[in-house]
Order: sequence, then C-alpha cells, then structure tokens
Amino acid sequence: MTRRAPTMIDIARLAGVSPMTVSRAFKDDGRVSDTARAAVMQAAEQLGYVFDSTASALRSQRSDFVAVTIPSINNANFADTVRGLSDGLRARGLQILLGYTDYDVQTEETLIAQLLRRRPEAMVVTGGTHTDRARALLDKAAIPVVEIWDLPARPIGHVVGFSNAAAMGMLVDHLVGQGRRRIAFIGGDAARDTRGTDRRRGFVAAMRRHGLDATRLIDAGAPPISMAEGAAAMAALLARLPDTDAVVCVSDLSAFGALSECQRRGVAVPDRVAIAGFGDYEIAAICVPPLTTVNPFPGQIGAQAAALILQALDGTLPDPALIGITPQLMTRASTGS
Amino acid sequence: MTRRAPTMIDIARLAGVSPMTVSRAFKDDGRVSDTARAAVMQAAEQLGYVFDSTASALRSQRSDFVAVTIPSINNANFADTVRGLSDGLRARGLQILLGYTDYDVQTEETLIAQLLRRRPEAMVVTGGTHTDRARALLDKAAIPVVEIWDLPARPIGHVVGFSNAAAMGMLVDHLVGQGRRRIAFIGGDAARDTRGTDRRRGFVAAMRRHGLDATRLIDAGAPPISMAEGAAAMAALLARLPDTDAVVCVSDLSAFGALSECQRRGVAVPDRVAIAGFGDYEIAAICVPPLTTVNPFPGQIGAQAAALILQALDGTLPDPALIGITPQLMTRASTGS
DNA sequence: TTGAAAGCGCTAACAA
DNA sequence: TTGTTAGCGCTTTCAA
Repeated sequence: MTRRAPTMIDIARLAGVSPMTVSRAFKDDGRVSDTARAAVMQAAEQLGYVFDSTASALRSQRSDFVAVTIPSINNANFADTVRGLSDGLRARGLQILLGYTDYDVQTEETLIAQLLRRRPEAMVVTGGTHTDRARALLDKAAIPVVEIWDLPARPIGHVVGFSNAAAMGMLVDHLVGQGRRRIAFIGGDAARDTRGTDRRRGFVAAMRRHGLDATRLIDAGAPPISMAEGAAAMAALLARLPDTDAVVCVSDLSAFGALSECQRRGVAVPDRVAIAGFGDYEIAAICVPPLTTVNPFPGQIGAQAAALILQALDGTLPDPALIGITPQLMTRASTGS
Repeated sequence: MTRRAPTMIDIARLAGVSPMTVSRAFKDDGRVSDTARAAVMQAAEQLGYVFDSTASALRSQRSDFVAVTIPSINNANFADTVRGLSDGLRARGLQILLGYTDYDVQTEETLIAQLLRRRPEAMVVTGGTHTDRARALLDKAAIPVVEIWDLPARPIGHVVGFSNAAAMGMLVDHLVGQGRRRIAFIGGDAARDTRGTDRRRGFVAAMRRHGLDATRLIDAGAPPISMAEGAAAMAALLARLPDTDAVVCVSDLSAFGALSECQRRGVAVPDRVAIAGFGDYEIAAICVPPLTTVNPFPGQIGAQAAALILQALDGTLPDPALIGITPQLMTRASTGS
C-alpha cells in the first residue's frame, strides 16, 4: 500500500509553521527566518517531501519550461545547440522540453501544438520555415520565440542564425580558389530539409557567380543524409560524371561517406577529387585526410538563444533581436594541395 | 496588451455547454454527443484555445511525463535509445522529459531530484550505478523505474540491458581467434563512466581467461572518450608498447580515432594492428577499413523499456522485469585478415 | 449524455 | 517575518 505523498501542508504541520512559510522556504529568494527554514527543511527531509512543480506551475503561471524543437535528436550539431541552451537556461531554473521534428514541418506543427499545452515560457524552433498554423500557434502563445540555425525571411520573433546559402558560398569560393572548376553538390530531397535546400541554393548561386556549371547535383534522398547515403551518392557521381574535381556535401557526415567511398575505390583525395562538408563535426578534424568544412558554432547558437530568452523573460528586450552567427571556413587537407 | 488565454470556461460559454462537457470532448474516450463535441471544437478553434496540461496534470495526478536520464545528449547510441523510448511512449500520449548526467552519478542524483518534481509517471535511468540518495529518491517516488544499458547487481526496478563486460569478452575472444595475443585496451577514467569501467573489467577478465597479459591498458581521460582522445591514446600506445597487435576501444568513436592515427602514421590495419570498438555507430560500417564492433541494439533497448513502462502503468506487470539484450558481434575488416 | 460541486497542491495578494 | 484567504484550470465524483 502506497501512502499519499506528503504535501506542503504535511511539512507545515510537522515544522510548526504555515504552508506559506514552507512555500517561501523552498524559494531561494523567499524571506524566511533561518530557524523557520531549518525546521521546514528538516521536516521535508524526514517525510521525504518532493516539491510539486505541477501545482506550482498552475498557481504561479510559471512552468519553468522552455520548449525546443530540433530536426533530430541524433545529430551532434543540434545536440551541441541543445547543450548550449540547456546550460544557459539552467542557471535560472529553466528546464528544456525537447521534441524532434524529423525534418518535417507538418511534424513540427503537431509537436509545437503539443509542447504549447505544457505552457512553456519560451519556445526555440530550429529553422525558419513553418506551416501557417504553426506560426499562428506561436503567435497566439504570446511567449518569446527564437528561430535558430537560419535567417528567416519573415521571422516570428527573435533569431539566432546564419545564412546556410552563404556558408555554401564560402566553400565554393574556397574550392574555386584552389583551382577546382567541375564542382558537384551532394544533398538531400529538396522538399523536406529546408536548411539542406538553402545549402543547395547557395551552392548553385555561388557556382553561377563564378560562371561555372551548377548542374552537378546529386540527390542523396530524404534528410538526414547519412554517411552511407553520402557514399552511395559519391559512387553515383563517379560513375555519371567522372571528371568531377570537387564535391561539396550537405554535411560532414555525407562528406565522410563520400571520402570513404573514394578511399575504397582508390580515388585520391584531394588530388583527383576535393571533398568539403558542413558542420565541423568531430569526424571532420579526425579523418584522413581531414575534411574542409564550415563551422556554424552550434553551441554558441544555443548559448545566444538562451541569453535572448533570459532577457526577453526579464523584459529587457523590447524589440525582436536578430543575432547573426558568422560561420567559419575550416580549411583542411581534403581540399588542399 | 495580451489578453488572458481562453480556458475551458470560455469555450463552454461560447459552445453553450458546461466546462465538464468541454473537458470530455478533449479526451478521446469521453462520451460526448457528436453535436456537443463539434460545438466545443468549433468554439475552441474560434478562440484559439490551447489545452492546459499543467492544470490537467494537477487535478488528475497524471502528468503524462516519463523522465529519462542519459549520460550525454551528444551520443548516437543514447539518441537511438531515446528515439525508441519516445516512439514507444508517444502512442499512449506519454512525453519524454530528458536530462543528461555528464557520466556522473552526483549529477545524476541532482537531475533525478529535479525530474521527480515534475511528477513523471515513470523513470528511465541509464546505467545501474547510482548514489544511495538517488536510489532512495526513486524508491520513495513509487513509480515504475527502468534501468537500461546495464545489468545492475541490485536493480531498483525493471531492467533492460546487457553485460558490458561480456560484450568486451566477445571482442577479445574474436581477436584471440584471429591469432592476436598482445591486445591493448583504450578506455576512460575508471572512476566515472561505470559502463566504461565494466568494459575494461570485461576486457581484463577475458584476457586472463585466455592466459594473456592484461596490462596494456591506456587511460584516455574522462568520459566520453572522443575520437581525438582515441587518436592520442593510440599514439601513446604505439610509442610505449609498439609490439601491440590488437586494440579494443571503449567505443567506436575512440576506435575510429585510433584507426585514423594508424592511417596517419602508416601503421597497417589490420595487418600490423587490429582495431575493435563498441556500439556499432554508423561510422564503424562506413570507415575504411570498417570496424569490428559490438552492436548493443540501442533502439531496441528504448523500445523494450517503453513497452515495460506501458505494462507497468497498466498494472499488467506485477514483478520486476529483467530483459536481457544480447549484443551482437559485428566482424569487419579492421580485425580480419 | 450532461452538469454541479469540490478540490488537486501550490502561491499571489493582502494583512498583521 | 509570518499567516490567511482565495484561486490557478482542469477533472473527479456524484447526481440527474
């Protein structure tokens, strides 16, 4: 038989104070005498009391939740962003409520609706493309919203991001500077992953800017593009367009797959084909040869978003903020000579 | 000016029914007439009503949360487990409340205390080693507890796991079968990562079982052991014990680092040194040569834990369950001849 | 099938 | 510094 869990009333009775004093003792800022606090804590310990955040949230209308949507939980870049967020918010007692969208705006809409039922105090969404209904839900919620990992054309609220297209431009510029001309792009299904689509667009734009042919586009399937899909795409590319002298991949994971495929086939990297990725995942620095890539500073994105949320909740952030992150080109041997 | 968010009372008024009917209309099983439900839904849509899970949770004493602790959010194995859990629980409307412990039992204790304040209906903890206080908290909480990724000597509640030590034994047996004798182990700081420690113990035990020297133990630092740390450990190993003919790494990530270091130094794998990892991360199948490893089926662990929780909440699971997962040896070229 | 009354456990607001 | 009162938005319980 399970006895009813003790409440503040039980603690109050045992400690010989009112429930309100118990409540105050559990807040850091509550002005309570040291004696009262000690009595409360001792009683709480004795009864094995566990504070009920649910009741607190209902009464105070403060859930201490920040809802976060990411495309996939299984991605080191997004994990770094979540960690940055989490670390930045924990100091204020804010807890993250995480959901993943599987790179799909419809799933995102459902997820946002579900998360809002928990009455989060702020919401962080990855990407700048959403369904109309998702936008409406976020508007109505009247909480700070931060879009990350993108520079939306029509922001919902605050933004901490960068141009995925421009980042690809950095890679193309670098490759052209290295003397490469017949450059291909390996990426995913255009319809789904909006950041991937932006990267492809950025690739095409940069190629045209250099007066180069921008039609070597290999579709590697639905996002996220795995290492295996990167390898398969590389195999297809070598078969179809064997004179290709450089490849830009939508992420380091597919880039590593492409690199491995080259190793398996004895295709020299970078001598015959240069390979570049995106994200600066750990593998990019470690593999042989190490991969040229772009570091978008995922942890910083999370930390900045957290900082914005804290300001917004403090009311010290009147206007929507737009924080641009400048991705950094990481030049490594996979494109070097 | 932000108007107060509509509540069920507002919906009831607009729909011309009682709040109780609104409440029933929002439950799937609520017996409500079709007309009433339609009126409620229309009113809700019109007012932009968002159901308040907090109030629901307080009144019904059902939070629809399942709390989960993992060592790190940035790990594909644990991410796969969380996905398995999440997918299995979503069908019943259960949402995951995730926290990470940074591979530290003290942090885990704090995290568990924090998560319990949200009144989760069940708790999943990674690993079988916890502080006494953490155990006491979980005991008192009187909710289903599932320990995963381990076979605890003294389980708290249910278990879905495998023997990390035995998994290492599989690798040692395989290497010995391949004719290797001077086998080293690359792993982390014994004090912290309990699964890593178990793997090291399993390695030592298996070596002794084969009558082999089990002192080639390279400490790669505090967990998680990164690719870079695996590479550094391999460099140290090649310098200190150059006659080593095989290396077992605590995970595929460090194994890949070790492999890369060998490539960089022109040390032939597997001809001069065989390398094996743990986890069957995607990289193990893709890199060149592909890595021999052990697949502990992380997604299945999550799915099974979810199934256990559903049964436990239904009351159809009287006794603590122990579900053993049998990890699978994945033999690949990094140890082959 | 629907409704009325009460209360989940906490804290805002006010008073002492 | 402490206490009293009321109520956050739902759902349990009971009644119709």
